[in-house]
Amino acid sequence: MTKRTYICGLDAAIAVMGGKWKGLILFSLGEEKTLRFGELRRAVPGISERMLILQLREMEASGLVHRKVHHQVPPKVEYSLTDFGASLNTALAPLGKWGEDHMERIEAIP
Amino acid sequence: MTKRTYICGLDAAIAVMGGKWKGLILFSLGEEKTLRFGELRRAVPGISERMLILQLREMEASGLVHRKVHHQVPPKVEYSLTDFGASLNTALAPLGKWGEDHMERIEAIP
DNA sequence: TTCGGTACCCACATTTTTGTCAGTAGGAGT
DNA sequence: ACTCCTACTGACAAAAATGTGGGTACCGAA
Repeated sequence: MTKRTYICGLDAAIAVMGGKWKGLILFSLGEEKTLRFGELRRAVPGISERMLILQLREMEASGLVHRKVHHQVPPKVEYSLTDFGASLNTALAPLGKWGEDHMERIEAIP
Repeated sequence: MTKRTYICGLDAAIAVMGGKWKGLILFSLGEEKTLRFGELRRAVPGISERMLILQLREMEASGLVHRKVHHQVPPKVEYSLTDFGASLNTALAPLGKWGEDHMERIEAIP
């Protein structure tokens, strides 16, 4: 994640959405317009709170997601995609479809 | 990379092409039809021999690449995309374009 | 006999990523 | 006074990914 020049567009794209979780977070936020922290956690099964926060912070720093804090008690924080994040989501759609189309084959890989 | 059921297509896709290198290998093999091991290493700058082999082995196991050994001395091994790999490559194209379109912004991320 | 060239393999060390568990703030409800 | 709720934060440990430096096989050429 260090600043450098990438060797191609795919390289750059993977640098921002890479890892196991960011794609799923993008996907979840793409379905629902905004999600609270707890809702997101439920939307991405298997992720730990810590991981979710870390990923969200990175995505916020990358300009992919927007974080809106409502100063209430108990706290309420809503996350949503920025335009930048939405455009990435769109670019990821064919990959998601590919995964669905080949789900059985992929699950059969040892 | 353990066998399990994925929560969506994107999840599954990321499981097979995940990591920093596989996308680039796919991309390189998509440009040239076949590449020898050494050529591939040069095509993916920064990757170590070990990493390249590990990734290629995984991709072979996933059915993304085909490995053809020519029994010669010195050895010659050619790698190419399978149809499955080519289809993934196609699905990755929009992501690559997204990366190119936003390269400057991505490079500016700390 | 020694060397060059290619595609690896192996053991080990380091780095990066991910998980676990505990704890915090502060107003509302009992 | 006490507990609940939510969105976190931090210390620590475990696991996974990656790098490093070596070695192997084989044949032909010098």
